[in-house]
Amino acid sequence: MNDHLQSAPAVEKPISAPTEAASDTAGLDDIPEQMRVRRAKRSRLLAEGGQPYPVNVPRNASLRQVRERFADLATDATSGHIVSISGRVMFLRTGGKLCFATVQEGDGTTLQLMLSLAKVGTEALAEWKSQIDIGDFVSVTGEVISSKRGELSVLADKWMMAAKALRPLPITHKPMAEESRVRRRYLDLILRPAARDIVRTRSATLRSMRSFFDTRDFMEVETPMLQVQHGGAAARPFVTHINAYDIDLYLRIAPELYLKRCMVGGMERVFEVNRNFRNEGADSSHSPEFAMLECYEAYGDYNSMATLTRELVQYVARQVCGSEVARHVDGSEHDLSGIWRSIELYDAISHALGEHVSVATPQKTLLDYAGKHQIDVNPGWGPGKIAEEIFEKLVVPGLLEPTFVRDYPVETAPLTRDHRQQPGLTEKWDLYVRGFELATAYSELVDPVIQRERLLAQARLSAQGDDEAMQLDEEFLQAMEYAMPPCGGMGMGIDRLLMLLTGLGIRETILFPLVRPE
RNA sequence: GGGUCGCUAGCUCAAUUGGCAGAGCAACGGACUUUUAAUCCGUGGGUUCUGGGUUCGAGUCCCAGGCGACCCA
Repeated sequence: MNDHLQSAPAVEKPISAPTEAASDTAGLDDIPEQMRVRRAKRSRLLAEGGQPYPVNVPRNASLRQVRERFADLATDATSGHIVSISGRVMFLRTGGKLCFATVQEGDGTTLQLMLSLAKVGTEALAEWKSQIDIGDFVSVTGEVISSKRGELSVLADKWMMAAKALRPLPITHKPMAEESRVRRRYLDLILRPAARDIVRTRSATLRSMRSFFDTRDFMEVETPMLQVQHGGAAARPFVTHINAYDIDLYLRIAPELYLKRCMVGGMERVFEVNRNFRNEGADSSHSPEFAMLECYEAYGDYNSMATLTRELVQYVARQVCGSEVARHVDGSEHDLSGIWRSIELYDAISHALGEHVSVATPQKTLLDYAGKHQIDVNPGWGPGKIAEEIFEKLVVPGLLEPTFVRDYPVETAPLTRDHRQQPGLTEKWDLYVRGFELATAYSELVDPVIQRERLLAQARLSAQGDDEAMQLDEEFLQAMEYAMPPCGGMGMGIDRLLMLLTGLGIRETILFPLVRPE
C-alpha cells in the first residue's frame, strides 16, 4: 500500500518538472483559443527541454547596429558576417522551405529574419513554424545578407525563443481604439512609432530643462509630496493617512511652501521637477496628477522670471525640436522665438468688455458684465475672482502666441508681493500659449507679517467651506519669520509644455494617464 | 451636473423592419525557397458591457446600472 503511494507520483512526472507546466493545462477551456494555443506552445517547449523564458540569449548586435553597418549591402548579396540579434516578432511570412519574419527592437528599428530549410534543416524549421507566434521575442544567429528583393536580413543558422508571448498582439495595420491605447499603453508603444516618439520627447524635455538650470547654477531639490498641510496653490487635495502617526496627510498640490523654506535656508537658486496632485476634474485637458516645474531665484522678481522662463522654453525647444519653432504632429508650426508679448490683466479685460475695468471696479459691476456675456460666476466670489473668470472666458482662448499676462489682484494671489506701483495688484504673471496657461510667476511675498494676514484670510475662507482655500501653515510662517531674501519664483506645467512642443492632448503626453478601472 | 453617441470574435469593425451573429486581419490544418498587411485551399473561434423587462423570438425595443467618446454648463 505504502509502496504504491510513494511510487505513483514518480511515474506520472519527474520531480524536477516545472509546476507551471501542470497548472497550464488546468482551466484552459475558459480562455480564448489563441491564448490557449500559445500556452500549449510554452508547455511543449518546456516539455521538450527548451526554455520559453531563458535568462540569456545570444545577442552581439542591436538591429540598429546591423542596419547601420550593412546599409550598403547590395541586393541579393551576402556579407560573410555572422551576428546574433534579438527582437520581437512583428510579422511572420511562413513558406514551405523558406520562412521570413520581421523583428523589432526598442527604438522601433526592424530587421528581417530568414530561415531556410537548407541552412537550419528540417527539424529546426518545423520547430520555428510550430513554436513562433507574432509577439514572441526570438534570438537568431546567422549571416547578414540581402534578400532577392533587397531587404537586409539575417539568414539564420540557428534560433531560439527569447520570450514567449502568451497573448496575441493587436493587428498592426489598423489603429487601436483610443481607449485601448491609453489603457494598454505598452501595446501602443509596441505598435505605434508616434507613441514611442512622445516618450522620447518627454525624456528629452526633462533632460534639457535640467541642463538649462544646471548651466545657470540652479540646484535640483526634492521636497515632500506627502504633506501634513497642503498649500502653495488653490486646489482640492487628495487625502491619505499615515498609520504610524495616525493622522491624515495630503498629497501635495504644489511644492511652493517647501521650496521657499529652501530659500530661507540660503539655497539661492533651486528648482524641483515632480508630480502634483489635485483632486479635481479628470478629462482630456486635466489630469489629477501632473508634472510640474518650480524654480526660485533669490534677488529675482517677476520680470527676471519672465526672461528666465522665455529663455527656458526657447532652450528646450531648440534642444527637443531643433528649433525655436515647434513643429506639431499635425504639421503646423508654432513659433516660440523672439521676445514675447506682455499685457496687463485689467487692460485685457477692459479691451474684451469694451468697458474700463480695474482692480477698483466694484463686484456688482463685474457681476453685471459677466451676466451680459453669459459667463457663469458665483455671486459670492470677490471682484478679483470674477474679473479673472471674465478674463479666462473672453480673452484666454485668443491667446495663441506666447503672452505674459501681468498684475493680478491681491485677492487671488495670497503668496505674491504687492505691486511696487499699483495698489491692489500684485506682481504676478501668467504665461498663456495656444489658449492655455503654461506657467505662472511672482515676485514672491517675503514679508512674514503680511503673509500671515493673507493666510489667515485664506483659513477663514476654508472654514467657510471653500475647499480650495489654503490652510494656515504655521511652520511655513515661522520659517518666513527668519527672513527670506527678495525672490522671484516660477511654476510651469510640464505636461502642458509637452503639449506646446508637440501639439498633442494631455492624455497623449502622459504615458499612463489615470483611467477608471474597467 | 445635463445632452448625444458608442460598447459585438484576440484586434478593427458589419449585422436591413425584432427573424439562423458576420467580415478582414490574427489563430488552427494543408500547399508554397524570396516574402514585405504575401498568396491559395480548408477549419475552428461569441456571456453581443451587466442586470431586469416586453415578445413566439432581442445585438436590435423598454428600464436600471457600468465604462468610454464628444458637446454643453
